[in-house]
Amino acid sequence: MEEQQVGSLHFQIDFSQPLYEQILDQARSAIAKGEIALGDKMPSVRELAQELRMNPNTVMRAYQELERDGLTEKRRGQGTYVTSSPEHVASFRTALAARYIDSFMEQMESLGFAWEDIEKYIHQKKDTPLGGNGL
Amino acid sequence: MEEQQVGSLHFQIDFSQPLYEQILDQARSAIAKGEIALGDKMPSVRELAQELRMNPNTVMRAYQELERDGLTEKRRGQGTYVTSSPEHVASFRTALAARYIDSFMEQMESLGFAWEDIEKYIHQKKDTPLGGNGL
DNA sequence: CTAAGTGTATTATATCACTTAATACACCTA
DNA sequence: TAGGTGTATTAAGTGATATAATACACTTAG
Repeated sequence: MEEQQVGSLHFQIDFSQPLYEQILDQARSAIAKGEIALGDKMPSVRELAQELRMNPNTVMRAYQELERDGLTEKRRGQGTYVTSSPEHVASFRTALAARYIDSFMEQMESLGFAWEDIEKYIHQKKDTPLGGNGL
Repeated sequence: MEEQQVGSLHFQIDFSQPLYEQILDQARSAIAKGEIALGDKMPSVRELAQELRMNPNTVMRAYQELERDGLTEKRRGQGTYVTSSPEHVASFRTALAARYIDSFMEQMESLGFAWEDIEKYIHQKKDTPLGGNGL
């Protein structure tokens, strides 16, 4: 469980998932939550690689995906910057949330839970950490 | 996208995930939903491997996890059987659902969504396939 | 112009998870 | 005894992941 602060970004790396995926997820999260401001400069590929003690190619892979997501823009010779478009961030956020929801619903339905069961579950969860049975 | 019916079990195998994981998920689902009855005999390791055209070791791996889940019982020389205990199935179902929910909530919170946002999302989703924005 | 810092590309290598293959053993039942 | 069970072992191949070393094109600061 590695903890690292790089500029305004915070990373927590372990070996449960591919490294590039963890960078990707945590950078996405930071941008979506506004922990790093629109238009801000991201750490350079080499700097982040050095701080996280991994290969530049691994960081590159995460950064390329961030750009495909529309969350960052790259300027040759200058660096990688968080997009200045709030719309890009917003649309990415809702799109990813929709994916998460769909995937989650599939999982729950594969266990025989219906929409109403899930709603109840989620509603209960606010108070009690776990309980109920459903179906 | 491979479709296979083996006894009362239905399998749909592709290459997006490890094969043993797909067998595991779909067998879990069938048991949790009661598509295969309590106490019923599962296909033998060799039979399922032949039907799905994969290695017996791969099927074995899925079957071993099913037993650890408490969903099946193995009888040496006889075969693999769905547990006769409704309680085992029920407790597995709620435990797995809880894991799904926790994981889902973590994902959503990483995007900056709060409990209420998710509730709204889920509630809306019943009518409209997608929409809203939140935060 | 030069030097240093950017993103990017290439080639080679290593490791690990997953999968297959072949074979053998212990157990149960008809 | 024969054939079907689960199980274990050993070997091999493939692909994703990650590292290492190196080179190139671009931009900016000096």
